[in-house]
Amino acid sequence: MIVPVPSPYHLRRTLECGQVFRWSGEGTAAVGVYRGRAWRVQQQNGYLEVAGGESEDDVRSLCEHLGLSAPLALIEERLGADRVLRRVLPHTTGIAIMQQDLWESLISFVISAFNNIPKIRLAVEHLSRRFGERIAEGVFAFPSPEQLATARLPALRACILGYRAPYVRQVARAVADGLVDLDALRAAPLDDARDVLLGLPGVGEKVADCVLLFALGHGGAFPVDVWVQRAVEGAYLKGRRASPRAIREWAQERFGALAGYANQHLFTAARQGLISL
DNA sequence: GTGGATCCTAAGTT
DNA sequence: AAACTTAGGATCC
Repeated sequence: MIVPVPSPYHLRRTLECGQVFRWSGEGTAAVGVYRGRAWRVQQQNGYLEVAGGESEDDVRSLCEHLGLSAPLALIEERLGADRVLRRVLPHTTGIAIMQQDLWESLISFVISAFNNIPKIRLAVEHLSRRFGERIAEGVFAFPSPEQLATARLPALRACILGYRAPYVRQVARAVADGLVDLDALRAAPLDDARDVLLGLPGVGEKVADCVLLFALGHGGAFPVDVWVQRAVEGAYLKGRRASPRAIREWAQERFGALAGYANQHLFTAARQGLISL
């Protein structure tokens, strides 16, 4: 199926900037798993070639997931008013913030704490193979809350979760038992949703902000990891040190509803060495 | 040149 | 506020 892509959307940059863990490049295409379906997607000359899913609704939902409906041209034009982002954008343009499955992103970001991207991807893959439904040859859906709630700790640890295994199971139990209502979370304002997330084991401010931004559609969230912290200190604070919370508050004040987009560009730029840290 | 042992590095939450 | 985990890379026989 052919889907038009608004300029300057950039599929690979969107998938590789650390917001999602179940997509990988395969030649010029990308393959991934979303909502129990396996997908293959390729971008060329202003359109996206999509293979996978079973209905047009599936494809529509995938396009939402990939962040195709974000008004990127407008967003980047506004971000360009900032001197640092104006310099960085030529190298990072086209990154969209994706709309991820809430449950999967919650568990993925619990795993992400004190962890690096390749290992997070591996852990999520292990979890899916061990506890998820098989949806195609060698492809497994992300496991449900119930499937993780009843998992044994040693089996979870074997998915290289390490000390995070109990957190993953406790969060799964809280969701499976209805102690935490994911649908209510979707309807809640940012501050309320944030408080609920912060109450979960293994969820601190950075993880909560990732879930708010990538799964709950709160574009003004600003997750501060070491890269973003160093980028802001280096590019805006003349190298002065500041706490993650101070940086988040500063960024939300400065970038408002576009803080999440500013975050992604700064993160990518820092990792690519475009900002002197 | 090859391969195993051994260190080193990178990532937030409690 | 020290402790947690481990893949992957570097270095050394």
